[in-house]
Amino acid sequence: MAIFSKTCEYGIRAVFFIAHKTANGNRIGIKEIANGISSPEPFLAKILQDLSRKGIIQSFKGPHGGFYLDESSLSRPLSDIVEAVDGDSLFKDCGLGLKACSEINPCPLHNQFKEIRNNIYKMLNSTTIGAFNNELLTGIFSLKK
Amino acid sequence: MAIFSKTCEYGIRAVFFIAHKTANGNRIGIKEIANGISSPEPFLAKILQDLSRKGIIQSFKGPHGGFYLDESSLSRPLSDIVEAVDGDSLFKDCGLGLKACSEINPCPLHNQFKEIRNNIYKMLNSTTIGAFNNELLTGIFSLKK
DNA sequence: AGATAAAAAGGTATTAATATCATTTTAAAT
DNA sequence: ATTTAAAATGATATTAATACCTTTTTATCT
Ligand code: FES
Ligand code: FES
Repeated sequence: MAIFSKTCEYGIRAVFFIAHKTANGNRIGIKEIANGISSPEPFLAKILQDLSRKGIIQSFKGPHGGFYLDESSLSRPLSDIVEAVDGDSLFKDCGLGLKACSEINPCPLHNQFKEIRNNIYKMLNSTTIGAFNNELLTGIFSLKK
Repeated sequence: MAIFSKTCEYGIRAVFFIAHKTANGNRIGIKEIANGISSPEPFLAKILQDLSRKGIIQSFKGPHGGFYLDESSLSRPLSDIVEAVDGDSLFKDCGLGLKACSEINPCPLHNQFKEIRNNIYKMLNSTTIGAFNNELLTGIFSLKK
């Protein structure tokens, strides 16, 4: 099992891609995004639609339309995307699947999982969507394949 | 998304349960295990069958048969269960779903994920199946609901 | 040997995740 | 106004995860 769902993986990669491609105020179409992050286009369309409805990204219909990010979207933490797509179970649920994770009825790995979950959350919450725009432009980081 | 698949969650909980219930040399039946960890019995049967085939747990057919753990099984790390059930993708794969995680073609979160994956692996690899037998007997930890 | 109790094996059912397709709405350009 | 380019919507298809059921094999006990 991966940490995130496919939906979430594509979502994060797409948002990074949109961020660095529209930093200049342009918009970008679904085809170019799907191609840029090696994702199935119709599936990605659904994902971006959903992120747009939830206000994580912005979109504009019609000719010269496309997806983009406004200032406040660029400074959102990645944890917002994850919560919007996969929910908060990664940050809150018991790692061994107990109905509720709590100090009252803890599983044997409760303390260990608590720390791991916190690390994941801290990392995602302290990283913004726009954080890698420069590195993506210079090609240090990849979103493809 | 949870960290582990349901299969893996049930598997780990079941193995903990078997460990502390058979520390005295007894065997334990599928019904009692399923009940002890609140899992669907036929599904758990499949999982334990698989773990038994892979040598993670031991089983014995016929009357007074059941599942149990030998000495060497008790000292196995949890990472062995996870690898047997969910594979090693949690420890190796790119968090953003790139085909290969590598220093050559890293995703923007490569270094962050590397650390998180290492933490998870270290935790699972340094915890043995038998580690919580005492706490489970005294009821400090729970495997149910 | 026959009856019984247990896991193993194999097959089926259901549900959720992933992926695709066809149609509609929106806005711009002519 | 008409055409066109784009996302939004709604419907469908495929695949994988989860759950369940039936039959078979194995070992024990009488
Ligand atoms: S109870 Fe399992 S992680 Fe808290
Ligand atoms: S390339 Fe993404 S985690 Fe290494």
